[in-house]
Amino acid sequence: MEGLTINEAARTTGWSARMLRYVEQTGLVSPARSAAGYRLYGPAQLQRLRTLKELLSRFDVGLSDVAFAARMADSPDLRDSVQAWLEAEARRPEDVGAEDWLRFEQEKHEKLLAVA
Amino acid sequence: MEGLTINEAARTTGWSARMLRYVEQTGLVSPARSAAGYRLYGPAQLQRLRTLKELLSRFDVGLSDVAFAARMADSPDLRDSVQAWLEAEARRPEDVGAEDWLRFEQEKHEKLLAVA
DNA sequence: GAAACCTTGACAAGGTCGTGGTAAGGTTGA
DNA sequence: TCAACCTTACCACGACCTTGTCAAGGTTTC
Repeated sequence: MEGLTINEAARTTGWSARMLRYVEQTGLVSPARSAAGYRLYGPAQLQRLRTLKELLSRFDVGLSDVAFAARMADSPDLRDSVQAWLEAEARRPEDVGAEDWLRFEQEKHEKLLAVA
Repeated sequence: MEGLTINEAARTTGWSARMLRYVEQTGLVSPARSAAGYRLYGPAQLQRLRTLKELLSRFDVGLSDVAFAARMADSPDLRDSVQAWLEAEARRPEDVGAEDWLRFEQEKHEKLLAVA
């Protein structure tokens, strides 16, 4: 069997076996499977699990946050929409005048939603 | 009083007054305040509330997801770390050989965490 | 001054997140 | 074959998310 089984992987990564299954369920780290269905973690996965763990604790974010970031990363549609909404915040209405601002917002909005 | 009060804003945006207070609490849309402390929503905020509403329902994301995106947007440290973790997933170990891959991962990891 | 609004704070309740268990059953290896 | 492992499927629990409602009290406006 190529790779570590779930409890071995748990020991070397600091996650519990339970959480390894949960992490897989979120889609963030999915190990290969043996013929009988056993999870098999390779070196790359183990490293990803370790770095993931540090990422979470260093910034105090949740798995769901990283999962959302992943979702944005492979859905340009979602990523662009969120980014556009966020960027609109940066501009101040004073900079452009309320009317222009509103028109700008509305047009961008329509453009983005028109993709659907 | 310049701007709409909370129930007026609720009517024209489709949010409930309760949710408008909650949205403010997440930091995503913060209206100005009158001398007496009344929330006053201007045209820009009203538009942001409308687009936010559509963003959430179109992609079925939560306020907390957008709040996390906002957090990433103004913390380059967090954004880079998440992005780096996510990008590592794209590369396949096969492309570089397991050993190089592992070394690459570890170095990137150290580099990113060294910032702290 | 009274009706109609606003404020914050609390209680409530169903949903998801993060995590641990336990049970019933299949796999592996000496 | 038998111990030690693995699987999925559940129950449980506290914490947080999203919403609503209600109470106690200040503001605005006629």
